Amino acid sequence: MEVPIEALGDWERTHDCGTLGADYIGQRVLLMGWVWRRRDHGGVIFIDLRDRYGITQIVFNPQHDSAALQKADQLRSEFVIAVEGVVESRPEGMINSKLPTGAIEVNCDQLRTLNTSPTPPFLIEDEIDAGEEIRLKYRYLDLRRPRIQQNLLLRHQAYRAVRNLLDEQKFIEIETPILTKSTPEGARDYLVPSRVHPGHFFALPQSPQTYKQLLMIAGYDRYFQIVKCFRDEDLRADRQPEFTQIDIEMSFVREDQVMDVAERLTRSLFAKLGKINLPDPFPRLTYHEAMDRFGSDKPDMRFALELVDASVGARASEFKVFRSVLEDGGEVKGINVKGCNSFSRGKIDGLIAFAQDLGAKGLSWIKHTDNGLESSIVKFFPEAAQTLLIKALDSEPGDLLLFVADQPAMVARVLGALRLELAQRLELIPADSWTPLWVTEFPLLERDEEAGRFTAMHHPFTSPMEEDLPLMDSDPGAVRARAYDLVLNGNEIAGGSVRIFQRPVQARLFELLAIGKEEAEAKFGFLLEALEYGAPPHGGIAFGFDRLIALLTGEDSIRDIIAFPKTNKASGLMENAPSAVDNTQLRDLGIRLA
RNA sequence: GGGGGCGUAGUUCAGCUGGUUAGAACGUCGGCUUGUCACGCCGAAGGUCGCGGGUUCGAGUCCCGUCGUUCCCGCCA
Repeated sequence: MEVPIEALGDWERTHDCGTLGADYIGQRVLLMGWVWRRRDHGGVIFIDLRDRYGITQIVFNPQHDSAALQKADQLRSEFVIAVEGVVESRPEGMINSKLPTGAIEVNCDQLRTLNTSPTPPFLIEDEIDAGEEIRLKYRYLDLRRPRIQQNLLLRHQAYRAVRNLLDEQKFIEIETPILTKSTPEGARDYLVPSRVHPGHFFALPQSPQTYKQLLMIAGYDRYFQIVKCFRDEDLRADRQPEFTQIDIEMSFVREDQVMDVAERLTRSLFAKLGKINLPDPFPRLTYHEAMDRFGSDKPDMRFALELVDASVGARASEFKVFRSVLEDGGEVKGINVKGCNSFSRGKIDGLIAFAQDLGAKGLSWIKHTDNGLESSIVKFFPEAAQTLLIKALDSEPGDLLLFVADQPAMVARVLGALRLELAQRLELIPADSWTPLWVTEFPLLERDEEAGRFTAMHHPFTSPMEEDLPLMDSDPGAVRARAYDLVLNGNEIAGGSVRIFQRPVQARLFELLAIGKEEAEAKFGFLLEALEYGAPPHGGIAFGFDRLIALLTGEDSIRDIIAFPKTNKASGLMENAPSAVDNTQLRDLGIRLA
């Protein structure tokens, strides 16, 4: 039977579903919300009424109003209703301590059914067991879940806090274009065809990088923006095609001042929104040291399990695998997995497979027992070599030693990943531990072996370190950049740099990047020209806002802190985007599909 | 671009070495129920086993392809 829908009329909500308590007993109230759960006891019906503030129990009691009770019989999950009634204390022993409003209930005498709902495809509750596919298709239902609503509330509070904090420090928020110009380096661009200029395209910004530099040249010496950025690359749990940055740029500063602003912002956000006290100051590590000790440029510092150079011990051995790698300019490094010499053969084989999947040729292992070192390769290690290994890895009986021999990049890659994997398996990561870290002195350039040229590791506007300027000609790969990343628990949450503000330096860098004069002029001519007109020294940083919120809410996926996220293949399951368009639209744009 | 997981009732899943009637829980519907709050009790309905092809006497199960989703590598200045 169709349930009739009633008009709202002149009814006005007096309270929300999260605030009523013992103080309100005796008051007449009018609540509106969604039917969360209905419990029918024949004579009496309970409704849990839900809005984004909470849940309030509504009672329909024949002694109070039998007409309302009859109507309540028709209510189903997710119907929208308005109820008027009296706040009453619950009978003796019926208080629900799990609900903030659990001391009271609203005894209803007036009920309006404002809208009905089909049975929802999944239950609207926090401990949801529905898959992501169905949740994303019915995102508006998923968004009704209190947990997601709390996430978005925290996100809102973060926007506010960021704006307030930066405003207090004289930063001003300025919007930059979303329809902008395609750039040659970096991620793949999302393109937008121009109708007025057939065959020409806008790009959606990967970041407002050039605009914020131009704002510095324009004299807005402290800029920020909470801004959408777009990158057409493959996705991950912490990567969406459109994502939000807190973008910051400052003039007349060195890296220290930018880092100070970023640190204070981060500390303040975590204190305010997460009740988490971060250290002051954040520790720093150079890129070189991070790679050397942790095999990563964003090391998780919540646990040790450091990488150790075992080359001396390897060199003293007769183990050909190690020796030939060393002769080829490679290295041998190991990690000491404390107290794990009881790992089964199968477990170790699993680690070897893990290493090989990452590209390692192999993974050597040695068990340190009470009888000394044991493994199939120990026979190649004379006692002196064994002593060197034990000393290098600070090994003692009970330990398991793992080694990778390869070129430094591969050693870092494999042992860095193995370090994280082992920490997870051995549960070495303490809960509620928050360890931020600055990584500094990144290389300016990265060798792209396929293309046979250098690319900018950060971006092509990053300033080289002054003392490395002479290397620009002799050894470009060794030039360090004035770039810095902020890492928290192994997540890169912000990255920035001091920029080039002198045209000749910028032109030289474009040269190194094999961006020809003509191309540089076509792509970045406006910036190069602007640099000539009194560009101040400047630098900045950008936070990955979504990752920040995910950390603060404890969500593993940034999809749970974005209202309408895309899937791994960058589609919107609810609105079914992207989709085909009319031929007339294409014709207007001068586009013919292949 | 590559690798792994998943796809069976509205939802989450089970379904063994291929075997004839594909199950459970939750949800839904009906009945009962005046103090529940994940209410309870009784009963019922509900299936294109993602899609296409193949192997087979026989396929949810095996094989190939494809689509979707997810995790990872590459990629993401």
